[in-house]
Parts: sequence; structure tokens; C-alpha cells
Amino acid sequence: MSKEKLIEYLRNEKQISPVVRTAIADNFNSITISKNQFLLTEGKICNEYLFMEKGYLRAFAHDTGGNEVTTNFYCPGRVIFEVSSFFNRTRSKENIQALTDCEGWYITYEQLNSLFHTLPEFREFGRAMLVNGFTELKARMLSMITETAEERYQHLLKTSPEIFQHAPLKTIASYLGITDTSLSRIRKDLVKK
Amino acid sequence: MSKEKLIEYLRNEKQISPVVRTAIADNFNSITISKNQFLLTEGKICNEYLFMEKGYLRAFAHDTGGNEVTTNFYCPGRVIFEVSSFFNRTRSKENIQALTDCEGWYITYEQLNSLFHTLPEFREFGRAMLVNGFTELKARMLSMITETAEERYQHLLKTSPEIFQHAPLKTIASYLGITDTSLSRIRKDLVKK
DNA sequence: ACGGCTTCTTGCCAATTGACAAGAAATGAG
DNA sequence: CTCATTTCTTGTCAATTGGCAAGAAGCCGT
Repeated sequence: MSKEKLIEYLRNEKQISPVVRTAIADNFNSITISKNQFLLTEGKICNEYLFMEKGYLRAFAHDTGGNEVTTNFYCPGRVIFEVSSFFNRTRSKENIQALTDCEGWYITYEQLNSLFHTLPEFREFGRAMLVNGFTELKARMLSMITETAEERYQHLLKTSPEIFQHAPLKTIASYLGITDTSLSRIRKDLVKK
Repeated sequence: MSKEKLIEYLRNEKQISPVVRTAIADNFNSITISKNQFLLTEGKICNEYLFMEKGYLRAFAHDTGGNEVTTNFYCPGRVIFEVSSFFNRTRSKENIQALTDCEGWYITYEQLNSLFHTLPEFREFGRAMLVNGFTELKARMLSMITETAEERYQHLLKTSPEIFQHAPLKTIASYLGITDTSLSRIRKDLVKK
């Protein structure tokens, strides 16, 4: 697997010149994760800053009752890492697990910092990733407050239909903030309409 | 008003030396906002990176029905700005309004960038602000999924009781993701218990 | 102090959702 | 292939919540 896609991805940050893009890509290491394998488990410190080229993953936490709650889904072409644990060097409260076999590129925390140092333009990329993640989460929060469960379901179905091919419905239900029972009923009702 | 509190706040970032802290603080300008005045309105580009020393504010958006939805409350000692609009230079979808008279310190987007350039250590501070905001929002998202409305109310009451002295209940209700009617009922039920 | 506006509470009813449990269907390991 | 496990659906019932509307209480500007 070549680093083409990775370089293409870095390209979205216009401040970064082509030469620097290649230099940055040089620092990434290849990684494969097989289905169900964990990229990060609760209690560990997230040490990988990962660009995923192929495959799907999900992040999940446990609520006070010990139930799994899906906090995010990751599709190909995304950067994946647990922000708080990675930057604050604290134990993660989340798990990140592969839903399918995955292939991608990663750098470690130390590598990222040394990249920030040697190629300052990469900082812009790092910041853009943070800002994007933040904006996305904010939009999801707003939809959680203003939309009904059915609307949230329809929205996810429209924007990320692939998720439904790779994640079980009960996993998707907790992401939407409802029980699997409710999701099942919502889907049933929509067939009628 | 002296810049003591601002400097003290910058101190939380241990990577920043005392001398640099003072240098950073020198670049902040004083600002006062009177009650109900807007720091940012929908459609404008957020241009202020604000450290609030006294006073309370709230951020709110409009849902598809045109109703106001409170997205955040800001207490003294916090940095306030709309991340996406500020960094991406895009029109804000949110409003930020003072709940009380406020006093604080701000720098503009241009000033922030030049500070990043002249005092690179300030970048760490900027990143920490982003990471903190992200972590906070994630926690709120999880509570929105796993906790009942009553639990979310109790939690806010415990962690930010001051909010209840400065914001009307209907504003707080939309922050909690419920209607003012529901919040009123929850409060009534809690008196009984 | 007055009038008007906003905020808050409460009642009624309908819709949504969760808890629990049972059974069908699909999946995976050996 | 077979058995065990997981996933998904469905039913019943109770609890939560929203929509709507009316009335009380509080706040603000003149």
C-alpha cells in the first residue's frame, strides 16, 4: 500500500507545500488492524495518531451501569485518536475497536511532537483536525437536543449508510442515544410510511 | 482592573515561563460587555479570543423551528470564542450573549496568530484550550446519552449552581435538552423527595 | 406606580421511550 | 454441519416527555 492517499489527505491543508507533505508522510508508519482488534483500550494512554485508509472502527465508553455506549464511528479517510488521552497523556476512558479489517498509517505521540518541531507547517494540520472534530461534535450535540430519535436515525442513514453495513444495530442505537428496542421500532415504523 | 488574573490563568500551562506569560498578557486588551449585549452574532465571523474575568455569558443557536437552543454557559475564568468560526474564518451559526455585565481581556484573530509566531510557547496554551473544550463537550455528549434529564439537571446544579442565579430556567432547559415545562416538573418532583 | 412582557408553573392528553422478557434470525467457533 | 452466542424483533406495561393552553408571578421601562 502506497502513501498516496495519505498525501492526498494532507493536501486538504492548503498551507502545507507539496514537498513538506511528502516529508510529513515519510514519518508515518503502516499499520493493519484486524476485525474486532482494539486500537485503544480503557485505562491505556493513547499513543497513536492514526490516518485510516481502509476499514471501519468505532469508539465506545461504559456508562455507570457498565453498558457499552458508542461515542463515534470512523470511516476511511479519517484521523483517529482519543484527543484527551493523547494530548494530556492521561488514561483513556474510551475504547477504539475495529469493526472490519483496517489498513492505515500512524505516528506516535513522540513522532508527532518532533514533526511539530521540525515541520511547523504540520501544526496547522494538527489544529485543523482538532477544530474539525470539535465542530462535528458540536453539530451532533445540537442534533441530540433539537432532533427526534427518528430524525437522528434518518440523518445518519443518509450521511453514513456504510455504517449500517459494518456495525450491529444495537451499537448504532447507543450512538443515537436510544435503546436497540427503540431503534428497531423506528425502523419498523419507517417501512410502513 | 489589572491583568493579574489573566496571568494567573496562563500559569496553568506549565510550559510557559513567567516572563513569557507577562509578554503574552501584554498583548491582551481590556473589554467590558454589558448585560444582554452580544459578543458574537449569527452570520458574523468570530474575531475575539476572550478571557473573561467577571460575569456570565451563554452561547445559543437556532433550531430549524427558529427556537433558541443554549449550547453553552460561560463562567468567570474561562476562554470564550466560537472555535469553528474563529479558526476557519467562517460565519458563525451561534450567538454569544452576556447574561450579566462582564469584564475581561481579549485578543483578535490577527493578534493571536502573531502571538503564535512571536511566542511559540503560546501555541501550547491555544492547543490546551481546544483540547479542554473538546473533552468537556465529549463528557456532555456522554451524559446526554446515558443520563436521564433529572440526572443531568442535578449534575449541573451541583457543578454550576451560579448559572441558576444568572440564566432563566427556559435557557437552562434547552441546554439540558428538555423543554422548560419538563424542567419545571423535574424541579417540582425533587422538592417532594 | 402602572401596564406590558417574559418567565414559570400546572393540568390534560398524546406520543415517545425504556425496562423486561420471549422468541426468531443471524452469526461465529469448532 | 452443529451448537452456542449474539443480534434483532415484538409484546406489554410504566415512566418520561412534549405540545398546548391558562393562569400566576416576576421583571422592566416609562
